[in-house]
Amino acid sequence: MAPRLTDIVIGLNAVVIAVTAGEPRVLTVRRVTHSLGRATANEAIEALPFGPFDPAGHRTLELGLRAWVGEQTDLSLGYVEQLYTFADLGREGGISEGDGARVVSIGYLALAREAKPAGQGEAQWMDWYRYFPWEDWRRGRPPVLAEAILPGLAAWARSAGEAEERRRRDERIRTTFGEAPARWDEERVLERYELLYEAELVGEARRDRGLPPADQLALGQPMVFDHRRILATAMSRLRGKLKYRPVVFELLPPTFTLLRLQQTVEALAGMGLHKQNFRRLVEQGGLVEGIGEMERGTGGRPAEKFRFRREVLVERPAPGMRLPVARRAGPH
Amino acid sequence: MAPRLTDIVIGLNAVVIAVTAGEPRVLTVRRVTHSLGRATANEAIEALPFGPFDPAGHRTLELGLRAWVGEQTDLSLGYVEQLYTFADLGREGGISEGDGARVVSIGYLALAREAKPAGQGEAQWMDWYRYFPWEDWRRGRPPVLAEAILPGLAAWARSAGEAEERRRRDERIRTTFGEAPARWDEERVLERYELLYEAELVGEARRDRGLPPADQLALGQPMVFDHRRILATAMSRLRGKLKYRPVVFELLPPTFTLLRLQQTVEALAGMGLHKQNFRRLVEQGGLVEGIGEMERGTGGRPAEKFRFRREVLVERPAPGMRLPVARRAGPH
DNA sequence: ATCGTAATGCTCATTCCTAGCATTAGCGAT
DNA sequence: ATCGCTAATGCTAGGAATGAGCATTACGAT
Repeated sequence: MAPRLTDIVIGLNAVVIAVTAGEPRVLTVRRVTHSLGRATANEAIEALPFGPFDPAGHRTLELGLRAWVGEQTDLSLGYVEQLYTFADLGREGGISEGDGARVVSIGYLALAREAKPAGQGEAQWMDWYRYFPWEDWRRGRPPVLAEAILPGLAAWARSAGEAEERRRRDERIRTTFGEAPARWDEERVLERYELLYEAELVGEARRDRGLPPADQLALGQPMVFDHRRILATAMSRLRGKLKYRPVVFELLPPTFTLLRLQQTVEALAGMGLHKQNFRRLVEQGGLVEGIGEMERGTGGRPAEKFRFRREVLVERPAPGMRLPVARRAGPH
Repeated sequence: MAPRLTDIVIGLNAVVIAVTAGEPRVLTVRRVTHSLGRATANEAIEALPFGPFDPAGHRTLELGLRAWVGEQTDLSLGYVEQLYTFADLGREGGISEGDGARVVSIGYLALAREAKPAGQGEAQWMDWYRYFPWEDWRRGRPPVLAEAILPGLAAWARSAGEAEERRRRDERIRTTFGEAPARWDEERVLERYELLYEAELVGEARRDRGLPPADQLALGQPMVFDHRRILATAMSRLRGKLKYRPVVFELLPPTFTLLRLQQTVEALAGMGLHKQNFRRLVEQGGLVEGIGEMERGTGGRPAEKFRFRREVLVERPAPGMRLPVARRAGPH
């Protein structure tokens, strides 16, 4: 047996995003898994498309990922970007991967232009807010915050031993969930998920410790392994990137109306935007240019069709969508 | 032999940064390595502190990294952040790691408060512009750009077969190196390095292909493996993060003058900043607060000492240093 | 005292945003 | 045809944030 060559398995996980009908979707597959610590039989849980990196066959990590996704969802990826590499002991999600090999998982974000029914197998597009209901502020503050999350977190903070730790927890809750002096920062998806995990308010937390589910319902739909964490990482990254790189256009057809563009951004950012200001920002910012054509049947006055202006890449250092937030959940 | 458990070695690489005397430093160690494809004997090349991830002993990747750095440099890290995971075949730097195990390298960025002479072994703090001389615009545009880089890149672009490819290369050169309509974007350190690598203008490019060094001198000091690429990633990340997270303060003592703060930012960003505007931004932005004391012996009027205002973390969503660029290399 | 070097104060003209108001145009129903 | 609804587009008053400097103040050294 070779000396330092220990048992490491690298899992490549893809968060494939599309926006259809104004809703952000993530591509999932069903995985049959054994629920440890429970008497139940096998059950299917949602998972991201994933597969092991093959050190012999894959020339780069990204090529390995593309191969797996192609195989599991017959979708060929365009834009792909690496997210993060995790290897935390105890977050593998109650699956021992056979023989105790150490699992290192690398997450990727990929953007797809269309949410076609998605292939052969069990691949399925899911609304990403299914996993993070508290992240959708498009129609105002999600009720689950006041009803379950903040009370749950407050209890967790109170449960801390020393006063100093209680204070730290309180401050962390305020900053990540935008309470009091802090404001909601849509980019902190991962921080929020990690906090909920620590406070054992998401299903994975107890599962990973081998405990039975809590009596109160867990927040959002769980996923296998650490896949929900990876999805949270992807959402954070995408919401941030939106602002300084023209990534939205990877999710849109070559031509689109400004409303379609705005709805796509809103779907991703999880917040409503001021229509006129949004239009001014993208037009004056040189991100898009109108092509003469109009789109009828918009339900109102016909809208001009636009396309992405590639030239902006050379003109501006960080071309992205500023987010002119609409004060309240107001109509567009 | 276990089924899919192939030979993977994960290398943990640390880019440890400090700023001393207004210069950004990176912690390096010397590595004896065999230069493939050359008749020379072993020689010592600069490297980042690194070591393999131990799947049996390390609970998380980050803990593994901290262990290695502690061992090689007796420095204990504070702020640590993961950068990127690479596994490209052919970029391992002419070292076969014994028996053909696949090397996956994970880069980390760490910030240190002081550049003490750095420990026992061969650990040494190096000016990071030693590896990227073209990234330092503090005293104006680095001459190496006009003298070597742009001509070299232009030649590379011309050498492309089809016209279309030549056009693509030209555009890429313009955007990454800030030519013509594009402006220099200090964050694109990695993109610039990758471009130079492709154009074979850095030493690693030919070395990785087993070729002898080119006659014309290579740009910047090379490092082992893909370490210079990892350093470039770190610089990009740090230069970006500076603007939306108060990371500079991880590099400064608890109290400091505004000039010291500005010089630290300038050292990292590689550009001169407008003094009065910089002061206004950090003060009005609530990032710092004066403590009554003064520092004499500044060479001029005494300067007030400031400290980081932690409260800003709860007040603002993305507290960082805007960079009020100074038009020319002008004096502060 | 005089100079040189910094630290600080302030200004002014612009550019950017925020928050709306107002107008224009298809689509359907009456 | 006309009216009412829904969107798309135009525009603007005010306020806030920026970019570029000029001016003043305060040590240390000559």
